[in-house]
Amino acid sequence: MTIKELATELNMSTTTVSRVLTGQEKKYRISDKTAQIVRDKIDALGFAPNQIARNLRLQKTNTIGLVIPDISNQFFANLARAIEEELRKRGKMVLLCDTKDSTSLEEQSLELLMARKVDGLLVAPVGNHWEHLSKHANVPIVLIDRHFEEDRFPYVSTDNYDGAYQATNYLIAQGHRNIACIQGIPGTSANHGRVSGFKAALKENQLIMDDSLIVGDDYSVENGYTSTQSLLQREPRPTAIFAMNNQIAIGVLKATGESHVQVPEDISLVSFDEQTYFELLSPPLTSVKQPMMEIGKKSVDLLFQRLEGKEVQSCELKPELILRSSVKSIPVL
Amino acid sequence: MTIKELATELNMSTTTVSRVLTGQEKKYRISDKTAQIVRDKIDALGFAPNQIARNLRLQKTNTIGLVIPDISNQFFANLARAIEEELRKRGKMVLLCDTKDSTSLEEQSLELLMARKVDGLLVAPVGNHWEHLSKHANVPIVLIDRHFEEDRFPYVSTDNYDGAYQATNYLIAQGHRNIACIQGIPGTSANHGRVSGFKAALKENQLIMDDSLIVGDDYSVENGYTSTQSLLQREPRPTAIFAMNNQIAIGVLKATGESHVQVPEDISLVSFDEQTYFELLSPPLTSVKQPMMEIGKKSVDLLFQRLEGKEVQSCELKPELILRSSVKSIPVL
DNA sequence: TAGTATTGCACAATCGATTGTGCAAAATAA
DNA sequence: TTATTTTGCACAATCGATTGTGCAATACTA
Repeated sequence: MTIKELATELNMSTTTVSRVLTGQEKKYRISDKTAQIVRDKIDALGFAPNQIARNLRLQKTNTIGLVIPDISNQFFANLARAIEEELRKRGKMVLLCDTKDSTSLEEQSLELLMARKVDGLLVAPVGNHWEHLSKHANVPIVLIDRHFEEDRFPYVSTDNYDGAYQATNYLIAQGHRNIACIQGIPGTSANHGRVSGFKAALKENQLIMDDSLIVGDDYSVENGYTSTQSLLQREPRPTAIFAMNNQIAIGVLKATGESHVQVPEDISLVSFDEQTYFELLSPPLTSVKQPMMEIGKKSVDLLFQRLEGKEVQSCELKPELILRSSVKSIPVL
Repeated sequence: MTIKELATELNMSTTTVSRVLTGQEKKYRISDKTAQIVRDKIDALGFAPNQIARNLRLQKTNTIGLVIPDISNQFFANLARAIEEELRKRGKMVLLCDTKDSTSLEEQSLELLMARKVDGLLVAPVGNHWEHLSKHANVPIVLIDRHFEEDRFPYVSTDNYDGAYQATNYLIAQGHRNIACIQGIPGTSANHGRVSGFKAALKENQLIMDDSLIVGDDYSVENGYTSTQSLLQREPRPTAIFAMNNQIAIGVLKATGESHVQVPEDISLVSFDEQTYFELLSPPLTSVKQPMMEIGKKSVDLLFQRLEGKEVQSCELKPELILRSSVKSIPVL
């Protein structure tokens, strides 16, 4: 069913039908009577205009491209949910692209989305490349979770610095003085923020910063596992480990388990990235919870402001330290 | 940049450009020389045709609607990932709708997707309603995970019967005779299959089927929790619990933990729905793993066959029993 | 060389909506 | 009653691609 057919049935022009359909009846002086006839017919038939044709004509698709590295990762899944909900409320739909942590798939995704004339892009970029993003400067882009030094694009993320700062301070308050940190990918914004927060907390407490206690090089279970193995060899052994994401924390648990090192009795653990199952582990893990729903909402918010042509301010949202039982309180000597 | 502009620059008609662009140069006898000129220009400019206009003209969007109850649920997130990957390989993109387990949001989603002229729909329906699905019979629909008695739509799901059958047989083989089952939503296809498989295994082993050992009424943690509390009161107490999904299993663990009942020493547990963190729990949970990737692929497969106008056969994929340490082997009296 | 076949490309309609503008008919004013 | 304004709606162009058809120019045949 098209507007044209509908108009023929009603003995009207498509113009009139279209104007009622888009609520422009007043503006174009369609009489109430005529408008009502059209509305009745529309309701009776459950008619909905072809969005493709509208999109072409209006040069606008009411569609947003969502580009994320891994939808099966709980963090991004939650984000996607928040974003989809928020966008739907505002009359937009989501074209989803999972880039599988591959920059080339990310580039391809952007091309595809642009050819489909999305109105805007929400991107959680892989790695440190932004050049391919700049190619698509003709639509608003808001970055999620990660950003670039150059600050070319507005972004929304957790305040990683603050999260790490909170967690480290907590460890120190519990009496820990010899704290190791297993980091993610060096050079990425999130990791940099977290490590900086970690260092800052140590410094503020007048603790010596031993750079050799910052180990690891990516966000994998493997990294957590091997890094922990070597940390456990150190003399003196660190009394606590701060894992910079959930995968690393899992690796830590694997390694400690195999070495018969008890958490938290023998070594304490805090993880960045809250996961629902953390409370089910033994011990339940103390962790830094990123405000995923808020990040989702806020990023949509910024995107809409950009769509309206406004300039926007990037924003970092405060994480929350979830206290459980993976940290032992030790007496300060 | 449009085809028209490109054609003007090249001093050709849009027709010619379009035909090269769509690889129809042979069919319409565009000379190799001309075709090459066009291709060179396209590469040089990185030109991509406006998909909206193509969609309108071709009456085809190369877009599939993916409608799922909850993308933050790991099961659906994995599914979404497999589906997105498979569809992308085949040149389609995904419009994502999260229905938040609400039938009305599901209906709305379908309307929105239809207005956008998706080529097909992949739906994991909420509840037992299919009437609103039938309204959209003009595009191919493939159901995922759940289906309806009436079998109006092709579907792909786990062989729930078989999964429950395997798990129950395993429990019996380990010496359990008094096995309780905490079910999900009665009347839904998945739950029905699982409970049937459970019963069948008991029957085949000549065990008495005590219907009061089948308890619970939805897929929530709460249900697992309260159901377990009352099961623990029973005399004699069941030696094993079969939780019909992961949330229920979590509820079981909560209840046993609070009652100081040890798993598996005091009571054994098997869960339907493998989760990555199950191996990290203590004890690591034995569970029935649904072949999510395969379900994703297969559903796309069926959808494509439907798109080609073929009739298709619904299909149930075999799950796998993952053995861990939440089941105790008990001597048969 | 005239006649036919083939090659190479362009014209213009079409997909289904939106919208600036124009033109009768009705309403109001003079 | 005539002139002017207002009301109510339709015509036709437009968005950017695709495609059936037509028509020169060139190649081939007799």
